[in-house]
Amino acid sequence: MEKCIPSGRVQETHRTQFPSMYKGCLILPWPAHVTSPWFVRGTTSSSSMEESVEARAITTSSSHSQAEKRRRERINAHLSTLRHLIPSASKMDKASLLGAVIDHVKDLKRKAFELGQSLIMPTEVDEVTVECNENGNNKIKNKESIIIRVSFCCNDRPELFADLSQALDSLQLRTVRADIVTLGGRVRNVLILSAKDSEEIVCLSSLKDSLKAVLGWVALPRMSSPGTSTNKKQCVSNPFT
Amino acid sequence: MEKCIPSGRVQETHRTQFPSMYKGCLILPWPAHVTSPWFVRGTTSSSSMEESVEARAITTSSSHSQAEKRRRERINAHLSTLRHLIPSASKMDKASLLGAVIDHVKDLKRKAFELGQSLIMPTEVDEVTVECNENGNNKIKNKESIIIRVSFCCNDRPELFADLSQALDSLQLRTVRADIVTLGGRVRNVLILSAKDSEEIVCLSSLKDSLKAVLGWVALPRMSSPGTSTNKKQCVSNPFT
DNA sequence: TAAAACACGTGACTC
DNA sequence: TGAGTCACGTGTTTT
Repeated sequence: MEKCIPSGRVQETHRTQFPSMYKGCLILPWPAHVTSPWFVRGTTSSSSMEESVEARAITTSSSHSQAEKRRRERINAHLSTLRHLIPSASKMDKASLLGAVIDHVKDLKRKAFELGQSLIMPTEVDEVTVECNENGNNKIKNKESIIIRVSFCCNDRPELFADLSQALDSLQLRTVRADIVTLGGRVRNVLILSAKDSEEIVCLSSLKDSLKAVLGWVALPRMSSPGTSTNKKQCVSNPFT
Repeated sequence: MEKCIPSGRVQETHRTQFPSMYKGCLILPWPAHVTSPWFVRGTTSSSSMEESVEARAITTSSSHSQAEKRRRERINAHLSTLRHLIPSASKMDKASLLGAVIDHVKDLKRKAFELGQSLIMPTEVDEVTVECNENGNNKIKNKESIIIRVSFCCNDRPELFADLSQALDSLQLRTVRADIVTLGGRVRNVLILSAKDSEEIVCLSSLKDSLKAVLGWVALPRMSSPGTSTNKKQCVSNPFT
């Protein structure tokens, strides 16, 4: 039975690092890397070598637990930073905090993507697209207005925006937002246009077609129209008149 | 000695949930909430009450460890989601992953703020601001160009952009980006302008002042200048000439 | 009481 | 080897 109760230094040093589960426990286990404990292994000779083995095991275990403690502190510090970074994530448990972080990252990604779509850079390809809110690509601001999203990419030129302004006037379209990016002689323009939902508009698709044609003349004047911007305006078949 | 080797059900059930540290260990500890183990506590009477106490301790411990396991799995699932959400954060340890998440959130927040600034809505307050990259508010695109950020808010009017275009021409400034939002007769315009970093620019602050003055004339024509846009252009003190 | 959340020390594994 | 990370079961505290 005395073999089961190692007393003195060994027990005390071990107890400081063993879980408190062993409080009041008469029988203490020994580290697994020591195949057999010193007090049952051999003779009564408590040689210094065996003591050093034990001491090394103690220091190894201690440094191990300290390293693990540092690791935990590093992770928790980052979690604390995130807790401070995410709005209203204070007093959340770890799992909920991480869930909030995931939602936040997804939300920011979505916003960045939406903004990035309208901030698209000009390319070398001439392009004109017209989308109405019926297409599901644009949100309906209110029930009394038609929102049209226009995007075109073309060569930059001095009269471009004057011509564009005249063309939109001729269609009685109002520019709610304009996003213009120029790069190396090319220009990308994304417009959000609004039109009064008056009864004069018989068919939205005809307005759309007219707008597309006008934008083609403005963006690609040499290819689609030989006239000047003044001529272009006169050529527009305005569905409002 | 046989007291030290509890065999049968107790040992087996415990071994499945005890750390592998106890592999090959002849002596098994027992749960701390049992003040003294059943096999050393009293007489040889293995009463059903004592067994039920032990059984309850076992089930409690088991449910505890299972709950903790579920908690770990919840946290790790979120970490895995984040690992998949953050670009190139695969094969990172937990702490580094959380660090990357922090950087990503900060980066997205900054971008959203920058974009939000340029997407600001028009207000009722007339305003003109001019910032150069020396102020630290704009990034220097390359060493040979000067980037200027301009923001103004004013009443909308038909000739606004024609006047603006002339004014920027007079200062030999090129519009790299334009963000225009109109709302209820008011307009907010954020421009990113570039100027060749030629030796003709003696002082950047004088260009800045000129730009601010010109924008004042364009945005607030009645208050700051009685002339037309043509007059305005002639009034500009062009630092390039 | 009971369940949830957290910190802890440890064994296993990798580089 | 040694230093590092991870999952695990446990003790403690809080709700």
